[in-house]
Parts: sequence; structure tokens; C-alpha cells
Amino acid sequence: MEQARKGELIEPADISEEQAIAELARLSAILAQANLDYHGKDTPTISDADYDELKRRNTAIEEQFPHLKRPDSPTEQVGGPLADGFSKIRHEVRMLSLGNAFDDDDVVEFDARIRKYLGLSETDRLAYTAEPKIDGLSLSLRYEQGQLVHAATRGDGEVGENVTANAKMIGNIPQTLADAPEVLEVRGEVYMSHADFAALNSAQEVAGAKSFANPRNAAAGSLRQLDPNITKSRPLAFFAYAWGALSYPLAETQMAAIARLGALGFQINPLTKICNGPSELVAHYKEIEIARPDLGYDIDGVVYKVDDLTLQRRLGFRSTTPRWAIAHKFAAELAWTRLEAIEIQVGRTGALSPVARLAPVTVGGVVVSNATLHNEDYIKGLDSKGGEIRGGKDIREGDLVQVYRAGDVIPKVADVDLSQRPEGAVPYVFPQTCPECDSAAIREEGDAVRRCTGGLICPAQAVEKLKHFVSRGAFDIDGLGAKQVEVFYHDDQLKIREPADIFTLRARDAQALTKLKNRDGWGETSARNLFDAIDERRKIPLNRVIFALGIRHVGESASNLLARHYNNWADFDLAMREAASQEGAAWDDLLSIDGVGAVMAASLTQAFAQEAEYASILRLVQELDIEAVERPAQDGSPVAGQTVVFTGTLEKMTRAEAKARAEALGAKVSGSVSAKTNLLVAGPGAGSKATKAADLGVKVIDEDEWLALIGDA
DNA sequence: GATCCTCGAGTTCA
DNA sequence: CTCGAGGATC
Repeated sequence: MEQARKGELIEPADISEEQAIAELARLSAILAQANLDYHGKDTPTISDADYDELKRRNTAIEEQFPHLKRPDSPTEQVGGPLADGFSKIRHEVRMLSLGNAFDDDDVVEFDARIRKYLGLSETDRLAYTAEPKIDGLSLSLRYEQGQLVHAATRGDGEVGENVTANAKMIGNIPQTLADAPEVLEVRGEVYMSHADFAALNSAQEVAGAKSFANPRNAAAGSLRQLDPNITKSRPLAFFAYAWGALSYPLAETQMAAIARLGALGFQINPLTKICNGPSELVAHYKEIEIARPDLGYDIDGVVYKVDDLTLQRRLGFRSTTPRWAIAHKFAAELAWTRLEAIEIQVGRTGALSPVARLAPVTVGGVVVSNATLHNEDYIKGLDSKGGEIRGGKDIREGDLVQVYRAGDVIPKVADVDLSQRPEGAVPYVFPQTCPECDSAAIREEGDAVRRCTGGLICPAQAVEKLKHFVSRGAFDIDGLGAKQVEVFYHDDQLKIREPADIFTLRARDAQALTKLKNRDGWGETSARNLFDAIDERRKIPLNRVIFALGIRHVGESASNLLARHYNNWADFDLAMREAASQEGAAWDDLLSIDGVGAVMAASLTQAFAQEAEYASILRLVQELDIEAVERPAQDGSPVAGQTVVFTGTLEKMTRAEAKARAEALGAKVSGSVSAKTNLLVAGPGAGSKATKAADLGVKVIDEDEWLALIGDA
């Protein structure tokens, strides 16, 4: 924020009215941005002192020219996120992502998988739709009684951002629909054409504004404007290709449903075509690939979907992707650049990860200067099973390497040009000791990663553990992000070396020579806010605490299972210590949890058996008020005391979730159907268990009926 | 024992 | 987003 430097400011008293107008606009923008940075990110972009100074200046000018006060004046904003951007909208039907195919074989496999799942032979007819995959950003439009009521971005698939006002500014999105279902969510892609993109960028240049790297960035930037008038001035368009919630089905096939959307007034892609079998799909893919440069908009692949909607329903979903669709991606853009150095990073679990430092190069519209090298074998040109990658060529410092962005995101090294290898380049020697703490770095038999054995002695591991501790699914303390934790770790006075230290920070600050509020970038208010935010988190649910401990193999999902099983800290703590011998009732009980195996159990109990680590855990727990997870009353639950078996694919919950939920309701969950079974919940793909249940006269219901039964529909 | 699926851990850049 | 690996299922 260059312009925010105090030295460049003119004294308010000297400025003209014109200058005041410009200055108020500028201050309002800077302060709004600072607010966003402060609340939304780990590191404030300007110090508290600068912030206060700018705000004072704003007030002074407003007092001098009251009539120039802006409607969005910073003085009118009371604390809190001034514009946390957009409100949130929960999608009634989740917005999923797609699985990927990278070559023709993947497409053949996709078809084979579906046929197997549906019980079709190779010769049975199975139609797919194939359409270009637009490279923009997805948007969900909700219409009620034919009126556009809201528009939301994909977000994390569950909750998106409310961009209704902006969506209404997009020319080819209808605001009203004639003859549509009472509820209709239309999904599609917002994009910008090449011509419009070029025109926008030259206009930006003339106006002295920054230009966009590519049409997708331009489209994303234009849709996520707080001022809809800016969106209006940007040439955005929308292709419809799917739907979410619906009051009645649009058609019986994908193709007909899309045609219906076209008839309702949405732009649909003319290159959508019915294909029978993998060879026709691939043929259409090649056609689209040839047409690609002349389409006038960016696409990054071709999407295949099972055409028959009944079959789509039968195929259902995996956790984040539908089984009935796949995206066949075009080869990623490649670029050659020099690999300047290989550096080693140490992660929370001690994993040594090699990273390539590259001479900056543009790949797919983004400047890349780092790339992941995964592990020791990857550098050598070996894959996990001892096979070869890059034709077995190893990577050396100084090499000319070809990089691409996997999934258009993560930079990787695709190839090495041996003819350009500098003379004297030697094979990379992977360190055998931790570069941060010099402890031995050991690679377990059969493991791909080498790990630092320093444990808590290793500063890198300690810092990464702390970063994990304050991360989103864990303690998530406002104003204490990864950056701050690292600073505090190294601070001589306010040292935060383990989680418990966070909670003693306020008390220790009171004793410190230089109090936090007197330091650079801090002030009275921000220091107090931080201490308050920390105190607010003392009361915390058990599952978050377990996750925050950062025990290897125990992530968010396992923490939820454990918390539900043990219900409160005292019981969990006791069980972990009793199970330390890795035998006996407590150990068996731990392993009986669906989703917990021997490896995870051993990792867990070790953390509680190891003296220093356990002491650190106790110091933390002492500072907290850990909430037991709610265990719904079991009395009167419709499944209390019953034995339930799940089989087939569950679509709305994982098997582990289903089991935990059923147990919470007092049911016993078993793995096989027997005479004692009361109920079988069968998803698609159920096999022998369903047959056996029928033989034994056990009641069989599907997932939806189950959810309705337990009142979770 | 093979195979499918999900989770955990690590990674980049705007 | 992707890889590796743990866990469940057949």
C-alpha cells in the first residue's frame, strides 16, 4: 500500500475541494481494504498506527468539507468487517466438482466402470453427452416462480457467495422465466470471450488500471465486485449446463434437459453432442480440440455425462464427485525454465519436502517460481512402485526443466532437457539429516517420505504444529494466523513454543518488558482484541481439540469420530492412556470405531504415552473448557437397541458417519447380516447382503428412508 | 489379496 | 489439486 505512507500526505488544512473529493475516495478505499485484510487474513497490511493516522485524516477532511462526506465513509463503519465481501448462501443441492481424465485410456476406464456398476455388458448401448468445459467460474442461479431470486458462486460446494446483484448485470442471464418450475436452480459457467477480454484490458490500460492475466481472472474479478455497476460495465456471459434444486424434472435425459434450459432463454453450448461409447467420445474430444482456437472463449477440456437421468440417479455420487460424469482435460500448458535450486521444507510431521526454486516463468497466465518435487524418489525419476517417470531422468540443480500446473494449480516438473544440463551438474543428494535441527532424517521401509526425528526439538516441526493448532478446523483464533504464530514463536519475550503458551499470553504480556501494544504494527486495541479472541476460544468442542493436537493420521474426520465415540475429554484421555499397551479392553474399544485402524490407534496412544508430549497436552487442557459433544437422547429413538447393517454405496454420508450417527441413536451397527439383524440400509450397488436380508426376511430400506426414519431427511 | 474409497498431508498463487 | 496410505469390502 504505497500511497499510505505518511510522508506523502498533504495537511488537510491546505487542500482544495477537488483534492478533498479525491482524497476521501482514496482513504475510503485504503481503509476498506485494510479492514478486509485485517479481518480476513493473517497479516494486516498496514500497522495500527498508520490505520489510525489515516482514519484521523479522513475525519479531519470530512469536518472541513461536511458536504463531501461519502455514503461509504469509513467514519460511519462500526468495527467489524466493513464489507466482508458477500453474504453466504447455502446451496440446497451441493455444487460438486468432476473427476478428471487425462488420456484416452482414462475415458475407456470411465465407461467400463459405469458399465460394471450398472451391470451392463460391453455391447449394451450407453449414451453420453459430450460438451466443452468452459474455463470460467461456476455460478448457481435460483429462480422461484420464474423470478431470479439469488445467485451464488460455488464456494466450497456447500456454501457460496451471494452475488445476486452482480449476476443480474450479466446480459444473457434471464431475470424472469416463462413456464418454468416453481423452483429451478440453473447452473453454469460465467466467462469472458477473447474479444471482450482484449477490449477490457486495453481499456484498463488506458485508464491506468491493472490489466488481467487471462479471461478467467477477468471474469472472476468482474463478478466479485462489491459495486454491481462495475460488473455491469464488464462484458460477462453465461453458459448453462446443469441444474440444482428443482420442483420437477426438466426431462428424462441430460440432452433434453439442457435443450429445455435453452428454450427457457439460457445460452447453451452448441458443441454439446450425444456419443455412444468411448471411441465416439474421444472423436468428439478431438473435434473440439481442433475447434478450440476459433471458439472465441477459453475451454480447458470436454465434459462427458451419462445421458439417461435415471441412470445418473442410479450411479449417484462419491464424496465430492458424481460417478456419472468426468472431465477430459486438454494437455496442460507447458513452459521451460531453469531450476535454480532445490530446497527442503520441513512439515508438521517432520516430512522433508523438496521444493524447486525456478527462474520465474509464465505458465497458463500465471507466473510460477516454485514447484513441488514431492519426495526423494520423484527427484530421481522413480514413482512410488519403483517405475519410471520422465523416462527415468533425474532432476539436478541448474537443469532446464519443463513445468506445468497440475489441475491448472500446482506447479510440477514434467521433463528435463538433458542436452541443456550444465557441465558438472551432479545428482541431487537428499539430506540425511534435518536441515532445520540436524536430527537424523529417517525413511521408513516402504515409505515415500523421509522424516526428521527431532520431534518437538525441531523448530520447524514446532512452528508447523502451532500453525496447524490455530488453523481453520482447529482453534481458528481471530487475528492469530500462521504468520503471527511464527512471529510469536521467535519472539524472545512472548515466546509461544507450544499450544498452552497461547493461552497464557495475556498474563505473560502483562509481565513483559515491551508490551505487545507498544510494538511495531500493534496498538492498544489490536492487542486487546487478540487477547479477547484467545479467551473466547478457551471454550471449545472436543473434536476441535483432538484435531488441533496434530497427531499423525488423525485429521478432521477421525477427530469427529473419536469425539463422538468418547464424548468428553476425561473419558477420551483415560481411554488413550489405558490403550497405551496396545492391548486390552480400551485398545479393542478404540479399534472397534469404524474408520480407526491399528496404525491410527498406535499413533494416537503413543502421543498420550510419551511423557513430554503428554505433559504438553495436559498444560494445554488445563487452560481450556472442553465441551462434550452432544449425544442425542437415545430413549425413544426409533432405532434404539436395534441392530443395523449398512451396505452398498451411501450418497449422503460416509459409512463412518452413518455408523457413528446410528450408534449415537442407540443402535448397534454390524458388518454382516444375520438373524439378529433388524434393519438393512442398502444403497446402490448392494450385493449379497441384500439377497441374504431378503432370504432372512430382514427389513430393507434405502438411504433416504433411513434418513427419514432417524429424522435427518 | 486385490480393489475401491476416503482421508491426511503437502503444495502454489492471487 | 494430487499423491500416498489407511481402512473397509468383496
